[in-house]
Amino acid sequence: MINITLPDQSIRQYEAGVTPLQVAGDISEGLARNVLAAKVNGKVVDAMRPITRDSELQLLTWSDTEGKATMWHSSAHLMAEAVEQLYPGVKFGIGPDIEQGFYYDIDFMDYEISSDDFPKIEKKMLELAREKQHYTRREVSKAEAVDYWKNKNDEYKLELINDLEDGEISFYESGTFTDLCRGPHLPNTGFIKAVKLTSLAGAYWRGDEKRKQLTRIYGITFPKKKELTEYLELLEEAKKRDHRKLGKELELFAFSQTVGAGLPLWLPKGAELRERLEQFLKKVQRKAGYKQVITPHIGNVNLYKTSGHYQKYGEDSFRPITTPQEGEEYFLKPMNCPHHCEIYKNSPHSYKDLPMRIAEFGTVYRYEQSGELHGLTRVRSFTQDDAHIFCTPDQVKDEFKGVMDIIMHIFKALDFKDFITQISLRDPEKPEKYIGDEENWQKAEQAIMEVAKEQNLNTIVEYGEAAFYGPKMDFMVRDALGRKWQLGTIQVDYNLPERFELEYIGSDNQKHRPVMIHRAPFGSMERFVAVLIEHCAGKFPLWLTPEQLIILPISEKYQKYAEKVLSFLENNDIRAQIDDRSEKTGRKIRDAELKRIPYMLIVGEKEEAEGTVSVRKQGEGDMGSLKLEAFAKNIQEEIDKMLEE
RNA sequence: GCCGAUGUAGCUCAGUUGGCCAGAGCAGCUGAUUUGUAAUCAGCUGGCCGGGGGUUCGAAUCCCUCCAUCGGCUCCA
Repeated sequence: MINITLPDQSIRQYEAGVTPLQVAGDISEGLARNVLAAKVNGKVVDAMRPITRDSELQLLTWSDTEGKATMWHSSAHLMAEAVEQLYPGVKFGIGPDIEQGFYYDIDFMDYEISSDDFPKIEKKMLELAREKQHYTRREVSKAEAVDYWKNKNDEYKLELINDLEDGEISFYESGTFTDLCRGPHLPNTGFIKAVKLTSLAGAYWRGDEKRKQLTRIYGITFPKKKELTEYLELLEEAKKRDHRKLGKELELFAFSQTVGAGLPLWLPKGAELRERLEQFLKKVQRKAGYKQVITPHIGNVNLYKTSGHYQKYGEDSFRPITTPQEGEEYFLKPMNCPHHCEIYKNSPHSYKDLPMRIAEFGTVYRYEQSGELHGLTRVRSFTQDDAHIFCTPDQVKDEFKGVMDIIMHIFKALDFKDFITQISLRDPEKPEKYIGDEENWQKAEQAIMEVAKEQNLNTIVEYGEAAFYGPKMDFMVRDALGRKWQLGTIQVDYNLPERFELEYIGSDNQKHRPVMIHRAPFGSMERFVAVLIEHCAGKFPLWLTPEQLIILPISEKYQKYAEKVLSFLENNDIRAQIDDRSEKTGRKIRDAELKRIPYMLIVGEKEEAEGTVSVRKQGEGDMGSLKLEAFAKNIQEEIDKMLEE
């Protein structure tokens, strides 16, 4: 007999070899019907896998992340089975579950395939699902595994097997499909009740663009039809928040084929909003001891040879600009740091001057491959809220902390709560990818880790994600569709000071190398505004929004009073307009609601007589009437509260 | 750059198997209306059907090519 401990700490006794599914059946029949997989001593396994010793058991259902993952992983197999039956002879790469569903990379050989074929595959999948095919696990020897896939002529699976050890190889069979797979899987395909193939894409084998491109089919499945419908509705909702759609609707920015792909045009309202963000940050930075600088948009090729960027990226940049007579080469600046290094070099520095913090809203130009452009989040011309801090090695930690404070302040003012903090360190296996010496790298990496720990931030550490000149800490947020984008960044750099031979005189009257910290709390104005739009669904915080309120006179009889209200508000630094069209009030309200103007002030006979305004809040409706002065005061207080430190 | 999809008025979309001067709603303009918490009415303007090339008596519809956009892959100083 063995003891099975359930999550509520209750203990049940069974014969050795009992399966999680049997335990579930003992608890309730309904539970047994919903068990997708099980966690035994912390490891996710098949619900049919026998338990042989005393164990802690957690039954996994659709409401568990691992339950969903198991469902989707099994769905990948189901799709592969359907595809193999419809397209005999295709070869399979990998087919994992992902955050939302699953995919399978398939070499379709000579078959032509497009998303038009999805309905056919989906139908086949549902057909096979209804057969309630069992997922059967089988341990195989390496020789047997190699044999099987050689027979099938599948070089991809053979390559995967090659990296595995004999004795740790297992097959999963379901229906006519056999896959090299660690598992776990559903008890049978019957759990899959709704199927949607979502997209088709090329994906390089093992992520290597030099290797063959396989066809990746993405899909998602559900245990109930209704859940699929809900998922699709949710997707539709998310699309409504898309910054590309809202940017157009709210007249914030635009693109023109004639100007060029990835070159955003900021429209008046967008420019105003961006300007306000910039002023906000400038003010914070002024308090934190930053000085603003301005540098040109191009730089001599020698600048980038000195910085090292030329050798690393010269070929992948916009082509150089040359002067007509002398043939000198200039590059559009892809970053601001080299220019700022030259500013540092403009005068000698004492340790007493440090840290020196110089900031610039610097517009940079980077050649991004055409397929990578994406709304405002990935563009070829963008403005970084850049600054560089030159300091002594002892000051690194404090400066790093100071930058973190700024970033946290900004996130608070804009109500960003769900962000991910990522620390990017070297790939220890590829030291040739980085410039700079070992000792400096270690120092930098350590400083970042320590500050993150002291700030009590929840961080993830990624090896191999560091910039080539130094380790960094990035702040990422998700867009409406769940894609991750990097916003703020702090990067320690021991390399550029070396390359530019930056110096300061220490208290010992000797020359020393300063440390450089690159930082951009927003990251870029373009990407930040994009993510901000999606986070607030176009309803910007009151302090930031281009039009804070609109005055709606009931008829032109009240135009004069409306103008009086307007000038009063303008005198109180409130951004307002009058809708003086000869439209009905209902129409004016509707238009203002759609433009997401936070407040509507309706003025008519009663308001004029009493010196009040009838207040309507966007999305919330009628708030009753208020004395004009009282309303203005309320607005001011609301804004102050958002910006307090 | 690669794989797949898409591209019709400022915006959202119709345009049947290639066939009469390419349609609608919204926006815009003109006029009427003077309006009380999410769409007042009428008229008008507006399109080289993404660009170029081809097939055809005839192309928005078919083919080629380029460009842009969308979803991925790779990339992201």
